[in-house]
Amino acid sequence: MHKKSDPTIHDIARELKISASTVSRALQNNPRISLKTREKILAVAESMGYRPNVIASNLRNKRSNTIGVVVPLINRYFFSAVISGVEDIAFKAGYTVVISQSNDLANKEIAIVQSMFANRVDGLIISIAMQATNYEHLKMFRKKNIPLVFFDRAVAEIEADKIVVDDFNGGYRVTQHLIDQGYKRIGHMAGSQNLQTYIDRKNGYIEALAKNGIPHDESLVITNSLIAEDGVRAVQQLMNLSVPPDAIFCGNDTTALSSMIYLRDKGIRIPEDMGIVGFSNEPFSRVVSPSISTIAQPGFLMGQKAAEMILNQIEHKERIFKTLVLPTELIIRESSNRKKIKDDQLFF
Amino acid sequence: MHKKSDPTIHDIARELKISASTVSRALQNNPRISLKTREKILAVAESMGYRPNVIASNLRNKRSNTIGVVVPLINRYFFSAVISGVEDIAFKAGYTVVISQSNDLANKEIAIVQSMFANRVDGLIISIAMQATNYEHLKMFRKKNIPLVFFDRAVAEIEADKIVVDDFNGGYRVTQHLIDQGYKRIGHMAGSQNLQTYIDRKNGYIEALAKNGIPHDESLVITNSLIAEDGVRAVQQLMNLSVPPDAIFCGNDTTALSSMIYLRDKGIRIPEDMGIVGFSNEPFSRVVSPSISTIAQPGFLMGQKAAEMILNQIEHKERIFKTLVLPTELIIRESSNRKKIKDDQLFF
DNA sequence: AATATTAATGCAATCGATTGCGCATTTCTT
DNA sequence: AAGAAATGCGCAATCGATTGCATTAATATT
Repeated sequence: MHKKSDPTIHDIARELKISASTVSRALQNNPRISLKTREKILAVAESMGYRPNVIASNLRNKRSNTIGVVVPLINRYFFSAVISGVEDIAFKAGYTVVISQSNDLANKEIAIVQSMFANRVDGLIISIAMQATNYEHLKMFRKKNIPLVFFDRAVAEIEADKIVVDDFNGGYRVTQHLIDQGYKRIGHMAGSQNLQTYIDRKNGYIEALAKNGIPHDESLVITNSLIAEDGVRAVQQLMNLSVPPDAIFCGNDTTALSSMIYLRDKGIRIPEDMGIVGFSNEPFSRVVSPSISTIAQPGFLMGQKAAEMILNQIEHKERIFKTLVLPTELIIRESSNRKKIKDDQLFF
Repeated sequence: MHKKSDPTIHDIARELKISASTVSRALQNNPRISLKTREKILAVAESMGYRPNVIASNLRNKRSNTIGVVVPLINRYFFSAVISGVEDIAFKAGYTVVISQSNDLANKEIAIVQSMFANRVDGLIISIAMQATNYEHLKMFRKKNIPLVFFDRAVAEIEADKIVVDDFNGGYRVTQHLIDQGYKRIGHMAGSQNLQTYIDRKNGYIEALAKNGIPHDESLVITNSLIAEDGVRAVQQLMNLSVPPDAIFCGNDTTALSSMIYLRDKGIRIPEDMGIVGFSNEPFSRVVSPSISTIAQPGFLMGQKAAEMILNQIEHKERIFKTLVLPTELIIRESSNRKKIKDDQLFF
């Protein structure tokens, strides 16, 4: 009763009148310790309720067995799916995952990254959240050779593993699909052209038009921040054109939805009068009415791959940086399916 | 260039020909160190690119500055909102948050909790995920007096801070609302009666009926697991009654939605012929058509409160366990609003 | 039996920061 | 001016686990 604190290897050693070194080695199944001794040690450890002190071990080993993950917002489907994937792989490999959100704030991101650095994470998985121009806080990781993996949004000027989705192809296929559905005049709502992601989606759109011999009309492309209100404003602007579009490839599902609601209120039928396609496959896109055609981004898989990449760097000291481009999937739903080609089943 | 590893307080001490103790104290703004010395130390620390080694500090201080959070599934709106709230408060207080998901698996939960224990988390915030009968892994925390906070789903037999929502009141208000809307025969789709949460929702429903002098008809209550398919089966069963209900209080939004889709396909109008209310305010409930009336559970707030409670235990050694019941909010939307009393604005 | 091998274990330093105690120097008191 | 009090700083132990090297015990070799 007088020993209130946790037993350590020294307590076990004292109990058995052996040295702490032996206990430590036995606990690690070091072959230098005889089976007999090891078994005695394990028995005593068990009976004393011994739990290794991970912190002490980490200090000595100069590693934390921890992977840091930084996302703009935990509470958003895509990101929580990625986190879920990272956690899945990391946990199986015996790592702890620490997660933090930048709230899209440059200052918070810096604070988080520094804190993770101070906590000696063994690697960092991050999705850059803002249009910050300064990446010094991330360069620290490169300088110290601490494994770094970017996902979804990478910093071009920093060498590291990167994992992104094939936005170009996504944009291309959305556009081709709309053309296949017989839409003739296809508009595009693009996101910030500071981000490669949105540049690629737009380029995919342009390429598909070109391949089909459709002239590219810049007045049909509107660039904004892709929040719900932007969708409404953009669709209003498009409908005011002398020749409005008969389909819109929206940069994300949020604007697809807000556009749809606006158009519905104006008595425009979807998909008959106007085709709509979003991007990201947010959960709601499947259950709204009409359901929204979209591009699925494999968030969970992306998280798993990011974890695998970082573990590879950590454990095999891999020093060749790769960029992994994950395929996207076109999901055809009601909002663009006026030929009723195929239906995404709702399993209700 | 020859000193490859990070500088420590000893390196700073050597540089200034003073002791490491002084450096350590200066870095903590200990008043025993003169301003002049401190400034010199800070300057050198800065120039050497010194970063405190949190692990060493944690070892010495016998704490990790870390809070563990265990949820059934990260990738689900309510839980990610809670995590977001925890992270918000914890980060501001200088704590690191480590998150893990049990995937609703008893064994994984045990493994996670033990791992967090070994990692010496300063406190654990957890939502029990399964019908496990064994809570030994959590009792460890109590035995060692490590702060523990349950949220959403608590273990009755373990003394700890708990934070839940007022499910009874939620159920009551949903039912009262349906009555106010003129619905006469109100059914209820209940979740597993092993969980207090669902017991309370059902009791709220029963109480409201009683208060309004409406007899409680057991055939109108169906208990299931509240997944989408259950919603369809339950609504089929209810519609087959000799006198079917004209409104259903569904145990969650998922079943509310699947019921609605089924009813729509059968040509039943909502809310005119049938009123539907869900529970939880999942993001989709606002954007489906008709939008779903529901009860909002303050996930983010719950996370914040949970973090505050655990910080209070950690920092003030608070030893009186509280149970905090958060209020819920009834959100009236289209699916139950046949009197058009008020509309939940969609800010599109 | 004496020496060479091999196996099993212990010693002591180390990881980096923290802190009780004590010494030395400066400032205050009267 | 001489002792008292305050100020500033350093010594060395500590947190618990790990590991290179040394040492002892056991077994093999000739």
